[in-house]
Amino acid sequence: MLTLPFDEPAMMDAQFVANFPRECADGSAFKKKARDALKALEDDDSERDDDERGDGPEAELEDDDDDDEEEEIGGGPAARRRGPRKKKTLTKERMDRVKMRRMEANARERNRMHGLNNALDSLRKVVPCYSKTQKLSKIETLRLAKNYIWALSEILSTGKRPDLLSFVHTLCKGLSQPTTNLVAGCLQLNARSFVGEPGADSSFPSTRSPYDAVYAAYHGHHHHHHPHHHHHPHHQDSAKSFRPYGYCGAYEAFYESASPECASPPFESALSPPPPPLSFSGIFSLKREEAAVDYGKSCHYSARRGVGGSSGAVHARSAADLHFPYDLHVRGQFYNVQDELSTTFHNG
DNA sequence: TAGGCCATCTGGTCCT
DNA sequence: AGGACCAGATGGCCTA
Repeated sequence: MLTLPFDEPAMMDAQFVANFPRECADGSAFKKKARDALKALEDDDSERDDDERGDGPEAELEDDDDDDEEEEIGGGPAARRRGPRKKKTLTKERMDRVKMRRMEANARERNRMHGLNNALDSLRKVVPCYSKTQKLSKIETLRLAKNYIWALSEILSTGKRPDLLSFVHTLCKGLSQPTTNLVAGCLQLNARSFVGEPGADSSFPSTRSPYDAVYAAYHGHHHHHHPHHHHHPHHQDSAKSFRPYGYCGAYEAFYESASPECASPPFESALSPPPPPLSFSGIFSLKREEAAVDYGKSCHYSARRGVGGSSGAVHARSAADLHFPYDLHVRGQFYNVQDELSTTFHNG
């Protein structure tokens, strides 16, 4: 049932719609309830004094009606033609329809925004920093996603593993300081590696990080963590064994069609102004526990996901079996990106 | 308390 | 006519 107290007519319109249950805000269910609400409103209107003049379109329309009356009474046909008629005279039925449409439009708009927010939530779950307790803001989510796409496409196109510092730097470009902290925490960065403490190696974290997972997956093989794996000859060789692999080529390999945009994406976009140089000293200004979000369960690299259209079909991955994060589901077939990459790389 | 973020309402515009 | 989309306005909530 309706949750709004209809014995308070002043609360109607905006307040009513604002409090309308989300489930009711779509389809015929909403329309029926809106009609009921409208009927309740009419009943209230009939009980109210006629001199009540509220804000908004309703009052405006009623004023127009009054003007019409004055013109007809005072002037006759000639006076009636005087000046542009602002609006059509609204009958009560027409006004009701206007109100009705407004409420339905509000409901649609609400639904639309909810859909947008759901999509944004989906995006939050696949960017490198996801926390149920500390959600990224909308704008930060978009910025981080842009940076993430850019960083991954760079890895693909260059075939090189950027050092962790660069990776984080890229991810954090244009982000606010708190978000930067969050991302750094998500990637399990060792603070000492950034402040240049003697003996600290800024190139790799103290524990296996999502970054490692991405890179390991990119290399298409299991990747046992080693504190100095970045400089391990094996990895150097692996990297060298790759032939240049273009973003567009990857796209076409999976989609059998041309990439919609066969060029490396420009890093900067309208989403954000050119970011200032990242202040590493500022990265860890926040408490570590703040940044250390529930990475264990949110580690998106092992999350189930669908890529390539609206398909939700995916393969499950365990955290212990980290490969390239994406399993593509295209045209009814599953493509394990890791395998595809390996095949592609080793065919040359 | 100011500022950031958000949800919602609203009117305008464009499209079907 | 009606729906989708958009941007501005507004008020609530939260945090530093």
